Amino acid sequence: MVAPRIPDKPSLDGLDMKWSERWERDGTYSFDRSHPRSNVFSVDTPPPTVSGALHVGHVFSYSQTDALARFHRMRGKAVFYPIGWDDNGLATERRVQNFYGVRCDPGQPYDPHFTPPVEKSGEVPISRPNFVQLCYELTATDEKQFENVFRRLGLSFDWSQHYTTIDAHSRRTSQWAFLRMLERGEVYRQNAPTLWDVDFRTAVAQAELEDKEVAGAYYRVRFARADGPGSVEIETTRPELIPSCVALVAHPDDRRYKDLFGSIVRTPLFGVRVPVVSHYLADPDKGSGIAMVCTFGDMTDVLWWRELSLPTRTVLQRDGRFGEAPFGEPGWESDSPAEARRTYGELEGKGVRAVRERMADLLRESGDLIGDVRPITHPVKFYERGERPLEIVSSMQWYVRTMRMQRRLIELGRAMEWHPEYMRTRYEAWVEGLTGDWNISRQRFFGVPFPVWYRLDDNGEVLETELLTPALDRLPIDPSTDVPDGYEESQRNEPGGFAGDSDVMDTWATSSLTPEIAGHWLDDEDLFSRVFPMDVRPQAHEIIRTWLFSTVVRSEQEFGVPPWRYAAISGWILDPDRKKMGKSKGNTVVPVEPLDRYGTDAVRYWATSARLGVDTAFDEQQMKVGRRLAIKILNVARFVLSRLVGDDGGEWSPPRRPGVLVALDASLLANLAEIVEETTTAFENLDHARCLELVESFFWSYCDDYVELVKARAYGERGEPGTDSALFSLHASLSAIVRLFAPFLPFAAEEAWSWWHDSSVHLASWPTVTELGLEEATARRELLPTVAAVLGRVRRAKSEQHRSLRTAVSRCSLTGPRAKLELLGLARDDLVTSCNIAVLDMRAIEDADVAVDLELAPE
RNA sequence: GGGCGCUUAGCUCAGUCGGUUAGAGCGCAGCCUUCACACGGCUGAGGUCGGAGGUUCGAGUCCUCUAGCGCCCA
Repeated sequence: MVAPRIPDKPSLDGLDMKWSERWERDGTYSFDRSHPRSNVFSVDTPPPTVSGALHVGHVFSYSQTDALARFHRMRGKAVFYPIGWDDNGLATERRVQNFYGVRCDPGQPYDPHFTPPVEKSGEVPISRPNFVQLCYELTATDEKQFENVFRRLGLSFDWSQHYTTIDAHSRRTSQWAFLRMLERGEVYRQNAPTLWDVDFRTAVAQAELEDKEVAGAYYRVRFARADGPGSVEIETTRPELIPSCVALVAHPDDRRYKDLFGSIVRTPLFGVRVPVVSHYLADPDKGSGIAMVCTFGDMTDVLWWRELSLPTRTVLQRDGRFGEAPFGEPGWESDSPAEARRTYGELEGKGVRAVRERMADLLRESGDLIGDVRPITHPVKFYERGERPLEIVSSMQWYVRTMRMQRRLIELGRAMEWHPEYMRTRYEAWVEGLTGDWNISRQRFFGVPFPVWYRLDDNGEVLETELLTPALDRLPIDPSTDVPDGYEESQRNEPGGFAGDSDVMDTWATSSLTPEIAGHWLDDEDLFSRVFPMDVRPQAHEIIRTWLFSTVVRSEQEFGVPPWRYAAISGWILDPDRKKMGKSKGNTVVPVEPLDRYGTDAVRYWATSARLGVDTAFDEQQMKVGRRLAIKILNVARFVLSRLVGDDGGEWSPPRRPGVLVALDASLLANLAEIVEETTTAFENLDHARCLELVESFFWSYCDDYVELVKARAYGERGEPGTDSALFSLHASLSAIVRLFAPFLPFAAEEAWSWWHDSSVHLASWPTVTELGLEEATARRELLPTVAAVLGRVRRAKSEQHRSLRTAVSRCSLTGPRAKLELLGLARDDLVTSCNIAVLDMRAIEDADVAVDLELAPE
């Protein structure tokens, strides 16, 4: 065996580059697919959104999962640990818009010679193919940066399993899965009122909503009765929608309005006759207790419209501006059409805010605005990335039938193990709270297209029910450039021809398939059968309702099983003031900075000391501690190994177990065996933080107490056989300790390990109780802590007398119960030497704790 | 308004099945240049566990109520 190569001055500097390059070269983490499913540990890694810079939040949760993956690898599992980038979708589009100063305009012709503007000057409209091209280019650059950081972090991905959610393989998988849903009737297309972001001009799913508290106001507006004298006053926060009013509604039990049900009122300014109806959802305590129903002001309007079969009068367009409202024509009957048209003419083409202001003036002039406008703040629905409130428009959208799966989805959630357990509740609450099927259409550009075309009739109108789908082996396709079988490009958008579906899928409709994409469901059945269902899905809690939920939906549809055994839900990363760290808050920390300052292991130490599910503050102090720990490991390894080869180096073989171990050494190994058991259990329960805590605290007492106590024997100051025993125990313990730290501090562990091994510590086996061979030692586990306590007393005495720890002790008297003294007697020599005691006497006193009385040598 | 979580030392957090005197690290204070480690080590002082009530021989831990904070959903 090669003699240990120990540097004179161990250092952490440069370890990350040195070892990550080495691991890549050696294929240390490549997945060995020869193993059967039972011996594989597969991780459904979150593909991070590549829409800008990484921040330490990524480092945080990815380090935790990496520790778990490393543990299982050391336990002999073939670890399937792929990585992908989630680059498709709105986040990328927005980044491209801002980065290049362009805007996608599908009406623009493709420019094959297009280059993005050097000087940004507003938003240059460019064609869809040009825009998509820029998306590909920018994500490629961003992905390179992410990859560099992840590699430097030492995340043990198998980079050859890499994917992105927009690449051809993902598009093919996503489209394939969509066509299968279509075949089984799990998706349908419907023209329905849909939440709509007027800036992004796309539909938005329930999962992407965010309530924001915004300033608004109640306007009290009078509606005159049309079938007699009198009037009704309603309160609304959206007076601009009066032109689209289709009814007034109050609670059926509300005495104030009971007599009005069934009567007709006239909308102010526009003279449209609308009925007064009743519905239990009308809140008598809200405003005046009677509300106007518009098509559509909010989701309750949609519900009333549907349940009460009210007509539709759409005024708001998809760009957020007021469109045509042909008062006087069918559906827009008015008692004063000319006036209605004149009034509306002032509003048409304007945005919501402008119309609301003008409407207030008009109502005041006509005397229909009662009293003062009453300012309030109220929650309004926003798209989570959006800047203006969502509107509701009717449009054709694809929906996945999730509502009918509710019960089954709960069951699947219960078939999985959640860490922490209470996160299951969040999942169940979300599933139970679903109000509609999952809308997967997005009226966007950079995404996976719906792989369908529609036939056009002889007038060129779309025949919505006449779908044309591609043969599966043609996937992936883009219906805007590819042509359905049996047609020619010249028939595109022509009467009797075809038209491609112009929407793309919601990004979750693709990333819900990460197990299928990474596991190569479609093109590598053998691989897929070895990795699916996956063992663990690590992710943060805020995307339980999106990514986790949707992945369960897809797994149920295709396979009828949960996609994973474990859901490991990480906490958030908070800034030092305990505010959530996020790009929008402007308080993010770029990971490279702490990595440079404290070293990779130090940052990983901070990350892995946090338990699953616990939000954790960014804490440089913790990183300092991690750095110190990493250095300490190198130093103690250097000490132990230098004892093994002796001072002159030369030939070397690992120390053999002597026939009989010195009691203290056996005690150390017994304590270590206990730690090995407990850490193994902790990791099996996905509790990496508990494991780290156990190893770390063991390690500090190892260094402070055990190593100090056996130093003399290790230096051979008292000859054989105590030296053999010490060297064996030091080596066995060092070997185990380095391996126990390997999942957390992979660089320091690898560095130390490399001094006396040729292969990677990360492929070494996780320590076992058996290898420590503790048959005779279990009864003496208490010895080491008992001696350590005396050691501490001696140190305290020296410290209190302001003396060096090396100070000689002329006399040391130990008193205590006989049994304890006998125990201590087993380590008497080590104690005497390490404390530099001249005379040690022991006196038995029952019913008293061990006490230490010292007499120090004069200065 | 409903649900979930949190509240333990100055700070950040552990605390298993209810069981002796409630733990760790940081910070702080004191000491020590020691032959693995000054990018260090040793030692120490700090808390009655948010509040109230209950169950129990025994409660940080279980139950009820309550306050504050955070998140999710209306």
